[in-house]
Amino acid sequence: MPRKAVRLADVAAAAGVSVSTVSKILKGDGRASAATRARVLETARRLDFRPNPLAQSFVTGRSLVVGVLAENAPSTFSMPVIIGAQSSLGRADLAALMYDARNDPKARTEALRKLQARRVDGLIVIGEGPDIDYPPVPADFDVPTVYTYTSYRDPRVVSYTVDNVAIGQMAARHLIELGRTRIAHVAAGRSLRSTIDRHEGFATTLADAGLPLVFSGPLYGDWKRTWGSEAARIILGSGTQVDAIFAASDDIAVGLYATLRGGGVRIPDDIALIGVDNYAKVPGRGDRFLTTIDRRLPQLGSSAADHLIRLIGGSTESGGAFPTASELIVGATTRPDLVGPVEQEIDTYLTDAVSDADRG
Amino acid sequence: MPRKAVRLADVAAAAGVSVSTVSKILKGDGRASAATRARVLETARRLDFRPNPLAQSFVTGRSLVVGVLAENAPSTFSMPVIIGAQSSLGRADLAALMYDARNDPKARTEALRKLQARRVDGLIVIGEGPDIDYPPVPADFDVPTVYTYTSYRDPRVVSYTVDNVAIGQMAARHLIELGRTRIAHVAAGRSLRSTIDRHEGFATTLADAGLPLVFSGPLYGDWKRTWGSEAARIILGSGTQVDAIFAASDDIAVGLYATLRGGGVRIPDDIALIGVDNYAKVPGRGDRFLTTIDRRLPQLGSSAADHLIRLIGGSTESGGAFPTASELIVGATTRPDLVGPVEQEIDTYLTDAVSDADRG
DNA sequence: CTGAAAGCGCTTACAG
DNA sequence: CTGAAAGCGCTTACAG
Repeated sequence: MPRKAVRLADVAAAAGVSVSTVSKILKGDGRASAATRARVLETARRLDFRPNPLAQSFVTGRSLVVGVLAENAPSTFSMPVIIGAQSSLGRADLAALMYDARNDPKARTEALRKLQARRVDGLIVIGEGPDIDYPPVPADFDVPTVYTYTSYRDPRVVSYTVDNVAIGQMAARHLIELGRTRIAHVAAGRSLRSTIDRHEGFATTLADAGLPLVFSGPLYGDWKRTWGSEAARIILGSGTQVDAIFAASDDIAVGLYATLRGGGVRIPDDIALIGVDNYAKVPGRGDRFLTTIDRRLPQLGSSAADHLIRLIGGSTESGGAFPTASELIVGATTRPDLVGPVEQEIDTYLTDAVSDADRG
Repeated sequence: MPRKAVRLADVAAAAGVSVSTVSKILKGDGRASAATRARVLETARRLDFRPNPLAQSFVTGRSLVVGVLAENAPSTFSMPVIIGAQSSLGRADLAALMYDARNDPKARTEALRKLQARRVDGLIVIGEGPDIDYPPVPADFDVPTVYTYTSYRDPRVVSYTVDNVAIGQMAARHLIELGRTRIAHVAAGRSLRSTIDRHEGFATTLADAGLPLVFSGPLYGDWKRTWGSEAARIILGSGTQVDAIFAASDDIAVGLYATLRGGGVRIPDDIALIGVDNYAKVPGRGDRFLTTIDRRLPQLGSSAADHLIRLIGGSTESGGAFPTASELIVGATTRPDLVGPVEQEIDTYLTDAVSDADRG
């Protein structure tokens, strides 16, 4: 590699033309004779010219940096969203300046001030899912902004979120397709947005299939494995016949699994189980033994980033003109669900797995 | 916020001095009368002047962007390292331009070319742990570089890695302190660097305590839960008395747990178990029920980034002058282990947990 | 079709 | 102690 960076002026001198001519030709500006164009292009290639992005940013005002404002960066579910977003940004040669608000309003404000001063070209706000609220970015932060993994459903903002209604639907469809008819829903907190949405999709799909919801409603608890165990005892103790359970998390599903098995229930022969999170996904490890729904959080983040990249690119897309989710996600079961300029993605797929061979 | 950004020239005009005087005063350059200094500072504050970083980067040549070259960004163990690094970078107002090599040599080369062209101020290379090798960045990539979570032990590069010897020591000490005397090691692959290092620390600590290693060596397998189950059957079938097991991963530990329990063994009463990974760390979920060693991967990444930040800052530290690990990590059990300019961190802590209340 | 020139907003010798 | 001036490497009207 050349010790000293070659500049536009070097190319111009070598090609025997002016700097402005080289500049125009290199950025594809039409008006140039074929001969000049060829010579300049050839010279630039020969000298391995790479325009200095620092100079370009300075003159164009585009920093090639995007702000990433995370509410809680190191959390298990934020990380994949951030990594997904950043992978997309890298593909577009955009750097990410990340600040972690750590649920601190002052840190959030300070981060926005810094991002503004830094002249970021855009902003991605990454929340902590649909169940945790906090104020949106002030309107006077006048930079293209996309929210993801937040609780926002405001049609005035672009927001990519997990489609929890669809998760409920997928879970129901899966269990129905297995031929189950006595299906229960072991949910997390009763008032959580995610619980409400998932149950809406779940209950509607069951109703459409003419199936009852066992216990005529979800069993409400929390996200933990211990709640799964408790729910199993409730189900076993109720004497109610159940042949399938939709669990709100894989942890709950594991608790259900252990306690039901302890109670003599065969999984999935007697009771089929489906969870959410696809939590054990270390390659070559985990050897998943329960069916689960993956929220595809990296894809969520990358979809949000791709959208922002289009906005930065001067795209004027808005409202219903947004690309549908099925255009954004490859190789996944998707369902576009467009509400005004808010885009919800299903961002989920079923991971079917074998039943546990461990008869310990 | 002002519609139009205020420039150095605006401050100069308002304060009645020259642009160069403002520039010098604002960056703390000494020679200035107290009166001028006060007036300029006050004016800058009043106008809320923020220097245009695009202009600054252009003239100084410092891009305020750091390259992040990840070997496999979305993998479970890479993500926390990347997020940790990026949090540190953000604290230093440095953006991260991340490329994901996806184990593709050509992608790696291309990423380096782009980072070079982008004039990044530094580079962080994030690997896939000590067990996977690939070539280092070519020497002609003349930018401060720090490696982390890679297999490098080359004293010519700065490399932050998990200290697996220390992990073995911690596991042994923990089990010894519990009063256990018949201690086994259920390891992953025999030839893995991590296995070898952990066993070195483990066996040495046992020997120092005058304790034998049951089976006179590790039981070798893989990282999976199923291997844990198989190992449990081996242990139970051997008739050998065992009262504690060091498992190479939490997945293995879970397999051991399930199968030992199935065999009538009480955990931890009869056999104490310790794993590695602290895998179930979703806040409020997981309700961890096994003792584990956390590798503190976010701290690993942030330590690497902090080191790079110092290098970029023009620090001339090198060789033994590097700060020790205990200076870098707060609130953790650390052990500085300095080998030339290579710095290894222990980056681990014990998470003691209650035994499982789930008697399912 | 091509080039001279201004300008982006700073920093940094250099002169006074 | 302070300021005039050059310069960083591009882009972009504008003129020819």
